[in-house]
Amino acid sequence: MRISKLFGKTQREMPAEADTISHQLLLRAGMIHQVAAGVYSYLPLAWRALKKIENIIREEMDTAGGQELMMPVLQPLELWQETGRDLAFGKGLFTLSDRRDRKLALGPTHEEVITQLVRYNVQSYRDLPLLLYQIQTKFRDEPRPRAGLIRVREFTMKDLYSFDVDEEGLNQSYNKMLQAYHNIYSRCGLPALLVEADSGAIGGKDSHEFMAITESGEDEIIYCPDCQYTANTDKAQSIKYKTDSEKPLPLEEVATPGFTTIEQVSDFLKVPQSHTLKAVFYIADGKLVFVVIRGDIEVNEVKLKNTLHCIDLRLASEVEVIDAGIVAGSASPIGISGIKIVADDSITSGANFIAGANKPDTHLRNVDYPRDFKTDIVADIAQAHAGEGCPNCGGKLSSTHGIEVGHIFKLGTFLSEKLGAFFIDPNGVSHPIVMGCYGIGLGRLLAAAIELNHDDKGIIWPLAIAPYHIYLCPLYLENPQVATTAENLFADLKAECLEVLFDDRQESPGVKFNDADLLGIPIRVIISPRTLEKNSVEIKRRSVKETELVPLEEIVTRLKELIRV
RNA sequence: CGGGGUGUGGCGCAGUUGGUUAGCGCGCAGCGUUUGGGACGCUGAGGUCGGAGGUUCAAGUCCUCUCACCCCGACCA
Repeated sequence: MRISKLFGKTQREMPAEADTISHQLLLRAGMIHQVAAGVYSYLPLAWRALKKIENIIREEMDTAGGQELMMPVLQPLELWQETGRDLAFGKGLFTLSDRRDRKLALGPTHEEVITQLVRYNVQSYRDLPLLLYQIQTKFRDEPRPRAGLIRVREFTMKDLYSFDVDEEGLNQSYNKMLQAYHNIYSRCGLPALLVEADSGAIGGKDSHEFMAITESGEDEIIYCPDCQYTANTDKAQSIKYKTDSEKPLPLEEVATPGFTTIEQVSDFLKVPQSHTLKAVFYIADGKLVFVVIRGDIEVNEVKLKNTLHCIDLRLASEVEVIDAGIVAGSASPIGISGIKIVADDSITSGANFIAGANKPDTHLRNVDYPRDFKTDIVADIAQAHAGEGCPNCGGKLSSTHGIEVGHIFKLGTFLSEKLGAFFIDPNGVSHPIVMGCYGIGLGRLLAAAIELNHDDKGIIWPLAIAPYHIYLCPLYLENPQVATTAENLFADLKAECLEVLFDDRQESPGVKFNDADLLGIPIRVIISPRTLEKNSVEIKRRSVKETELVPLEEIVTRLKELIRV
């Protein structure tokens, strides 16, 4: 490709809209263009890179035994209502009506459609296992699209769905995908960390995410440097600091005039926060929930949501709390009735806590669970933090950030049961098909690759996903010898089927070098009067500082070597 | 949805207490001089100042409404 003909221009100045590195570089390199919030056009260079990623993914899916198919974006909303996931996705689901006023959804994912498809094509255990996948545009009306290609509303996603006869089969499929995913990231030049994850609106049991580790990532990851434990903070557990075991004392009231927060009360009573009980109020699917947790620990809303099995969860407003007859600031689980009480398991150890008294300006001393109050549910609903104990080995947890570049789920049978996808086992008994699903966002993977592979000059494409391999860069093109050599070399390289971007512009060396760095093509080939004096050209790899001078007659061989590795 | 911010040629920005023909840099087109890390000169094209309404002799500038985009949070994966 000749740069003079290439659609897309580089920009010298930093785009004002972008403050994530991959977003800035993609815009400056003229590779993407924003159409609306979270909606982008891919220009030829970005599209080539995306297709490379797509092909790597396709090869790995095929190798793992996947069969590619294609399903529609446009899906009847009814299908989503059948599984109840229209509610789980909520406003994230793009919906529309056709001319007959039938409700449709733009698919945010395709479990419903494929389960229905499989239902019509699978009757027997002999038809299983199945690994089916598609690479498709999906739509999610994200509350807040951001960071360029990292969080968008329309995106290309590879989704593979596995169908097995039992858990054992699911585990095998899952492991095949784990391996395939590792291969994909490694081939894309993108180190990705496997972390335990929450399954969110997709639902299901076990779930793992693949994270590209970078401080600019929007997910927080808790990990243990001493063992393999790694989890998204949504899911992460930790060993909670244990309070000393004390002999329970009798309850007594204590005046706390004007003190309502845990911090104020613990300061005033000179008691550590870990000796207090905090009350937090949520509205879960419209109903007030009373959450009790130790004062020094925060509620993890994802865990709470999973514990409650609810779809919608938010903090209750002060008005809602007061309307329920609760004394805000001195709320107590003691003597409360008619409200669901959920406790973090942190309250089950220790004794003699400070808690609210359900009377203004008053708290209670020496509260003891379960002596003084009852709960409906006790579970781990605490936010884990770096510095706390690893649940696996007791080591000290650390944290970092990452971009979620893949997510895999053991779905189980809830979708197949709801949509009637059953099979007959060898004994003639009917069972729901056991499912899994495995997704990768291609555009996000591309952006993450840039986040992890760049310098202050521009992108440094990993060879496998670079839009082109070679940046052929003649200097002083008005010099006939340079021009002829460059044209001949371009023709030779094309004849060898090498992927070459030919900077045939009559620009100054500075402009060409800077564009070459910005575009990040892995191998730069310079032809100039200076190199031609030695009957050579200069090769410089984008990822290293050194250059090498290569005689003209060896250049093709040398480039092929560099591209093979 | 809550908070903050920005909308002025393709891009980045300036535009005072309202005052004539809306500027600058980059980029773009033409000509000439240059040339190993974003060269220089000359000439030129390119603008509904996000939109609507209002105040005023006069609005990019003031008022009201509205739209879009960005950031933080909520939410979502």
